[in-house]
Amino acid sequence: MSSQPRKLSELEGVALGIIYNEQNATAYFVRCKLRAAPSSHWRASAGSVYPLLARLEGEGLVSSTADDDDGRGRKYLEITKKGRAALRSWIKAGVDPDLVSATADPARSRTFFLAALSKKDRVSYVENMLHAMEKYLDETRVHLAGISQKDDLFGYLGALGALTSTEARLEWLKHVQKRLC
Amino acid sequence: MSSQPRKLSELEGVALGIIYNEQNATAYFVRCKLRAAPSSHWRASAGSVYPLLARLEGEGLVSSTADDDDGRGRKYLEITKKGRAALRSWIKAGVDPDLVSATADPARSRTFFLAALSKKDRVSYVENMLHAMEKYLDETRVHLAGISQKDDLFGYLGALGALTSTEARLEWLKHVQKRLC
DNA sequence: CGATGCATGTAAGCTGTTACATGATTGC
DNA sequence: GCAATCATGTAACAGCTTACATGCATCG
Repeated sequence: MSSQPRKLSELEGVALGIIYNEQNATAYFVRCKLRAAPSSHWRASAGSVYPLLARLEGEGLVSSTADDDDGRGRKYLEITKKGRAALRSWIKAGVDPDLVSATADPARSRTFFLAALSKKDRVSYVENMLHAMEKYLDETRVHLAGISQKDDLFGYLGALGALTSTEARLEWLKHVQKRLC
Repeated sequence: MSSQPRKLSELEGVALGIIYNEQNATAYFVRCKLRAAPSSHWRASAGSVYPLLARLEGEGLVSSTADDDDGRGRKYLEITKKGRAALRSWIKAGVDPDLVSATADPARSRTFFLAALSKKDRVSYVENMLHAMEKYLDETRVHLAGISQKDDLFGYLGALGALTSTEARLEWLKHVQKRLC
């Protein structure tokens, strides 16, 4: 009976996963990766990432080696055996009903209250939203095009998920637009 | 030059919208509505909703009338003119690029790190996820069927957005499943 | 040689959560 | 009459944010 490891938060899980995917990542690298990810809602601020990684290291999920010759004081992170086990648990815990249903969408939330806007404002709100989404969609497509299906299948599939999800939102919003007339 | 009202948080905006949609709602009603909404990731705990509504009332966005005859101490909430203006600003602020891109999906996040699982575990993880999503999809369909397109167009459109978004996620996950073989 | 980017970290605050506490009402 | 639900609220804490602080490296 090994004692169950603590449940990781979403950000912790993703950070650990990034360290798993990239050997010898630095904390800074993890931050950039988090921010660059398509449709990530995280700011991945220094104030969250550094304490988080220190915590993971304190719990033995990550080990770090400092390069003394490096003036910038870079520390290279590596996932430990215990860390890999924690990552696997975190992935499997995603099937929890709470997490399956949880896709908060600010555009959708606002739709419920469109009655509060004048007809004119409603129409231009939806138009603006469509433009913003289309722009974001383009970025997502560019991002996806840069990933090799052979070399990084899971990275590709994840990015593909972001794309299809955004496409679906766009189609839905176009339907909303039609209904406003 | 009217002084700009404070930016509302997502939960504040939705709560205010619920009070807008339903005249004479109680705080308890707002909580239930928040929890019942399809694909809402909010727990809408007492610890968040009551202080939040008190704050909105303190700022004059909501007014309340207590029924003295009511033993339960119910307080009926109503949106004020100032509140309606704040609601409109909140809706329009949704076009912000940050909010357009922000659709966090725990299922998608985990996909990036599926390499950490054994082949067998990968397959059963995706299968479990598919089952959980299909179950959730059924619930969403039932929910949508109970809304009248005539009487509550925006409620219908919002719920439809939740449905189509979930359907897209499901299709994507089926694609992931195919790619695992 | 100055701006930008790399790299680490801390302090304070916001927004939400869980867990608790209290009491009235309704349905069986 | 007792359980479940209605209804309000508080205290403590979790998790992430913004804003700040520091210093090295690289490029034009």
